[in-house]
Amino acid sequence: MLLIDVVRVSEAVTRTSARLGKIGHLAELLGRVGPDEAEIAISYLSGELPQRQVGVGWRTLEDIPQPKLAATATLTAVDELLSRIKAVSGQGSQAARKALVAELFAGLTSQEQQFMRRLLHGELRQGALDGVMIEAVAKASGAPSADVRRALTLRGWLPAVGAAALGGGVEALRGFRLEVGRAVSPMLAGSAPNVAAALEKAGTPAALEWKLDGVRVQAHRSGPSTVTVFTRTLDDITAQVPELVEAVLAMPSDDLVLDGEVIALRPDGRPHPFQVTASRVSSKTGVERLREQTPLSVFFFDALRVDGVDLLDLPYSQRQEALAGAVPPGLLTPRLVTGDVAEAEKFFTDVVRAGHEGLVVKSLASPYAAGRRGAGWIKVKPRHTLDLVVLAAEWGHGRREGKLSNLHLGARDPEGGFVMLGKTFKGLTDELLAWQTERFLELAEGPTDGWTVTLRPELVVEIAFDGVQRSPRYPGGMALRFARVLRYRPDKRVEDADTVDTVRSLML
DNA sequence: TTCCGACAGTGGGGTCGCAAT
DNA sequence: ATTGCGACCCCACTATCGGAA
Repeated sequence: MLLIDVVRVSEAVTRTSARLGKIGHLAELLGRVGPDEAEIAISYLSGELPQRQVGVGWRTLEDIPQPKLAATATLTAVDELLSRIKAVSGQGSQAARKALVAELFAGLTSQEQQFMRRLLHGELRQGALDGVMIEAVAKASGAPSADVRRALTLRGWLPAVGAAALGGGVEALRGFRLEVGRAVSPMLAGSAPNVAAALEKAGTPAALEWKLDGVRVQAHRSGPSTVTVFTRTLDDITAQVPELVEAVLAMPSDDLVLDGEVIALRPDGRPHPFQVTASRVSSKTGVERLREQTPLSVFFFDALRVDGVDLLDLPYSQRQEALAGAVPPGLLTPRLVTGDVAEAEKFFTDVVRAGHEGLVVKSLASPYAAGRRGAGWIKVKPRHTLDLVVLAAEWGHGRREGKLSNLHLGARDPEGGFVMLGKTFKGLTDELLAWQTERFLELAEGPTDGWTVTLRPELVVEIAFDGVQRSPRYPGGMALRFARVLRYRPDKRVEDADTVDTVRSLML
């Protein structure tokens, strides 16, 4: 199959707003792709590369050759070239990589170049990713989408699942099994504004678990000496977390798949800032030395397999029993089962006081299902707010093209002026975007690089955020975590905005 | 007919590893 | 030694579609 066939379908999907229409276009193509190219087609049309990452980003794509006039590139040829690019990126010079990227793009028409550029950026923007592709695979193969979804949970990679479905239908999908050592797609959580709302969603009684601000881990043990650890995106981090490996090897069962969180704790048991945990987990060199300074702890909250028995389809309450039987009590995430709102709220207050992020409220009945945020797990975190001043704004992309979107936020400096604390684009409705674009252009003043519009600091905006973290980037040495707009405060003057001193006091 | 669950899009701060400067 | 890039940790929120109620 030619790349241009895939590109044309992608363009049709982009033009179609109805989801069923998108699914129709995708399924039509899946119906005519050969078995040897099915994985590539599914991968491209769900916005990812079979190679996952190839070491090519926006900078590398700034300078690419003139396009060809005739579309002759096959999927197989393009895929093969991308694999070579990845191989060179793994161990080789920039020049060699650049030459291969040039070779790839020189073989494409301008239409194909545009598609490949977006695909490499990870910004296909056709309104269809895994969720829509699952339905398309179901439609093209005749298998129920629940079977596609189920196989994806177990296999963790949709192109392989899709290719199997196209070749062998529902029987092939049901052949997928949990395999120790191969990552399972993790179950994700939705969110609720408070404990009472979360309980209502989950149904009572529900389990409340401490939400630790660390890194999600899936630990697989097969046999007496083999442990593999995966992240949420299914990357293998076994070598970076020896403490976890040792903890799992010390367990009596040698056939396990566990879900949990690693976190760096201080000697007094309170958590380090997230940055410390993230640094430890992503450091590959000097791990033995680092673990002495900053040891990692692990807390498990789910079991997908214990002693060779798959547990994914069991209700959460039964998986908990299996977990408690397999894992030492000290490695279990603190939890409370209750239907009482007051008791739940006290538990929430306790966990926040202990320095942790909040709670995850879980339905006792829900099976382990990948993706599907909000199905059975709901997170609750406390929310801070500040009144800050808009210092500048940046033009948006995609559906925000032509709108001033991303705000630069500043706190008032009592000495005079403002200190920037970060940016946000979250929480804005279309109406607010339109309003602020107009208003900002009135306030525009001073230098602009064509991208960022500097404003007279006159507008106060109420910002919600999760916490203040140390920042190597911003002048005050601090930045807001997960900042989002709640509302503008036309009733407040700039002199009423919060000061850097207030923000600094929140960092402790 | 209205409601609501699921999805995609739009970007945020921080850190590491690696190659080039 | 420093800088820039790519990848990946953590992530919140709104608009939209289409099935459920």
